[in-house]
Amino acid sequence: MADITTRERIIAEADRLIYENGYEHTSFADIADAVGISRGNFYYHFKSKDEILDAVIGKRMMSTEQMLNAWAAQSSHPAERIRSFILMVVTNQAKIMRHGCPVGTLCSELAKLGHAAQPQSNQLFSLFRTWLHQQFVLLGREADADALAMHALAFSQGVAVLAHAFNDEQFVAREVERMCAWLDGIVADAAQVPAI
Amino acid sequence: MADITTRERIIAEADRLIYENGYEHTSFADIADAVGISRGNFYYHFKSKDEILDAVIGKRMMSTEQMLNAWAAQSSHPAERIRSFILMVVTNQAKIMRHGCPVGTLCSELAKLGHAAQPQSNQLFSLFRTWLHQQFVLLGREADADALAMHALAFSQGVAVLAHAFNDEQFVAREVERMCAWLDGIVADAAQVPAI
DNA sequence: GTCTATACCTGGATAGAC
DNA sequence: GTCTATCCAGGTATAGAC
Repeated sequence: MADITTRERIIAEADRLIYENGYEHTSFADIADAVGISRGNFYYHFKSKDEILDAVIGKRMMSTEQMLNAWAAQSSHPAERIRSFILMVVTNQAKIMRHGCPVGTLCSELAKLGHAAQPQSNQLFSLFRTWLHQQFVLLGREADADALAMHALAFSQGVAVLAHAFNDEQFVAREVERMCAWLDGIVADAAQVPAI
Repeated sequence: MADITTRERIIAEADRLIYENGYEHTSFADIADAVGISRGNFYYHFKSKDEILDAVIGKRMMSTEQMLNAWAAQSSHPAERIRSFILMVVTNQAKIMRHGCPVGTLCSELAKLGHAAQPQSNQLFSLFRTWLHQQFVLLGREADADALAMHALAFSQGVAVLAHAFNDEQFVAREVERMCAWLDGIVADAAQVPAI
């Protein structure tokens, strides 16, 4: 009811702080201060730190699905949809250079912590993986659609880690160009298949 | 003199624990227990947690330089040396799948923490970057040697992040094969240049 | 050089008043 | 629903005996 607002504000601030500073490095006090509530009030909405993490991952799952659906709606051409994914590292360049990829850095941190929510955070990767898989199938690459999807994911993660470390805009631009050329090659192959 | 042993054992255990569990998640107690000394004794060797981190990064810098020198010594062909780098994700596959890339995960974590040692950890990346740069120059690619070096680094980081998240051996093998083919293409280009 | 003991702080979590 | 007060565990760091 009325408390949805506060709960959602907590999730939004926790989402931001976890992205910017890491999960372990984000304390209840940090989140409470950001929202503007007391530490005690916090526990009315979330009983533990793990519960906030679950809520944040859930929110990210929702927004990721919305983004993927929007990409699919914007274009009926699977190659254009995949290009939207590739261009994401440019679209979010400023944030990536500051804080890395929100998915990659969270998964890496939770893995190091041996955190129970690790499989859930990996689901964020899987969301992209299966979506990319579908697009490559539509391009006529049923046989290796998953391998191509993983390659595209690896591209995004490699670029994100190094952009984060070196703060190099031109590097990102070069890698995106290279990746788009790779995609063009796959589209050209797909166009030839019916002719064989 | 005699205390070198204890100091080095501390660094070695800290190195391992920071890699396995992350810097922030590794406490003095963890390291002291692993070494088999008391917490108090710890401070005889290192005055702060930052000092251990510096020592660990220093040790990693040394061992990385030794590895790069060994690769250069093993083969006089720059393409073979670069191949040694590409194959590193297979050589260290088991550890990477468990804990990710030691360089990438440390740099990402220190960046999130806003830690003062961030530039030093990035130097680990730079060590690979400049070494790869040199090898590509030897292949006759002075013009874009750094771009190629960064591409090779991005490959290794992308593979490491996803191998860590998904624990997929075949994915690593596929990406390594793809990367070796890419390298072969560069070598073939280099062979053609004198003929033009 | 190594130990025990301890001071001090931060962070997660709870109790109970309003 | 929100607050203050408080407890407790764990982590950094120091003091001082051996």
